[in-house]
Amino acid sequence: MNINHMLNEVLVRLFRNINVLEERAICTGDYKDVTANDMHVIEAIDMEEARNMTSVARSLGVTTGTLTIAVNSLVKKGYVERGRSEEDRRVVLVSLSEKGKKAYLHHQQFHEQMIEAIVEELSEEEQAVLEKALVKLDRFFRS
Amino acid sequence: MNINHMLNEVLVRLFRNINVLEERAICTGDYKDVTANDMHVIEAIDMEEARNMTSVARSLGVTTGTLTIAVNSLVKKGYVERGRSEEDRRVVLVSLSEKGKKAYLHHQQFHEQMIEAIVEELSEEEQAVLEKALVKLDRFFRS
DNA sequence: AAAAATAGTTTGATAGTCAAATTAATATTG
DNA sequence: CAATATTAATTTGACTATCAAACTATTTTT
Repeated sequence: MNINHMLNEVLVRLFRNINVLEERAICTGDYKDVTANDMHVIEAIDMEEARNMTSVARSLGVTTGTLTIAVNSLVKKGYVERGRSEEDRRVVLVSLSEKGKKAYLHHQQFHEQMIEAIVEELSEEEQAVLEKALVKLDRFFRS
Repeated sequence: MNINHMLNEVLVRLFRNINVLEERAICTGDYKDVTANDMHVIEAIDMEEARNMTSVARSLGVTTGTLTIAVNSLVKKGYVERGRSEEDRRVVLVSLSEKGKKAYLHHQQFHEQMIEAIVEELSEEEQAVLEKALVKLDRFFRS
C-alpha cells in the first residue's frame, strides 16, 4: 500500500465521518442537545459581538431562511438570543447567551485537544510538513 | 500565528465545508444529479461485485432503511442496479450500472488530483511524516 | 409444522436545506 | 412628500437524509 493510497483511505474516512465524529465529541454532558450543525452556527455567531442574520448566513454559506430555522432551534434550546437593531429595525441581531458561550468554549477545548493529539509527538520539522500539506489541501478546495 | 492555531483554522474550515466542496467537485458535466451522499453510496457499493444491503449499510454506518432510500434514488437516476440473490431470496444485491461505474471512476480521478495536490513537492520523508500525522488524526476520531 | 431469526422495505417523525413568496422597514426618486 | 424600489428577515412548500420501529417475505431452528 503506497502513501497515496493510504492518504486517500484516511481522507475518505475522515470526510465521510467527520460530522458524526464531531457530533459525538460535542454532544456530551451538559450539551446533549447541540448538534454539529448547531455548533457551526454557534461558532459563526462569535463570542464577542451580536451579528445580523445575513452576515452569519453568508459566513456559513447557507441562505438566511435556513439560518432562521437553525436560530429558532438554538433560541428555544437557550444557546442564542435574538434582538432587533435600534438603528435599522429590519435587522435581527443574534448573540450567544451565557449557556451558548459556555458551549462554544467547551467546543473550543475539544478542538484544542484534537490539535494537541495530532501535534504531540511530532517534531517541529514534522509539524511543518503537516502544515504544508493542509495548506495545500485547503488551497486545492478553494481553487 | 502558531502551528496549533493554523491547524485549527484549516481543519475547522475543511470540516465545515467538506460536503459542499466535495459536491462541487463531483457534480459536474455528466454527473449533475449525483450528490456527495450519492457518491459515498457508490463508493461503498464498489466496482467489482454486487453487495447486499446490510453490508453496504454497515460500511456506510447507516441503517438499512436509510440505505433503501438512497438506493431507490440511485436506481431511479440509473447509477445502481438492484437484484435478488438466487441462493437466499431475502437478500437484495446492489451493483453499479455502467453509468455508475463511470461516475465512480470520475470521482476517483478527483481524489487522485486531490492527493496529488497535497503530495506534490513533498519528499519521500515528508510524505512519511504526513502519513504519521494522518494516522494520528484518524485514531483520535476513532477513539 | 411451528417458532425464531434474518434481510429488506415501509412508515412516521425530525433536521437541514433551498427557492420563492411574504412582511416590515428603510432608501430612493420623480 | 408620496410612490416605488430595495433590503432584512421570516414563512412556506418541497425535497433529501436520517433513525427507530413496524411490517413482509424468506430461511433457519427447534
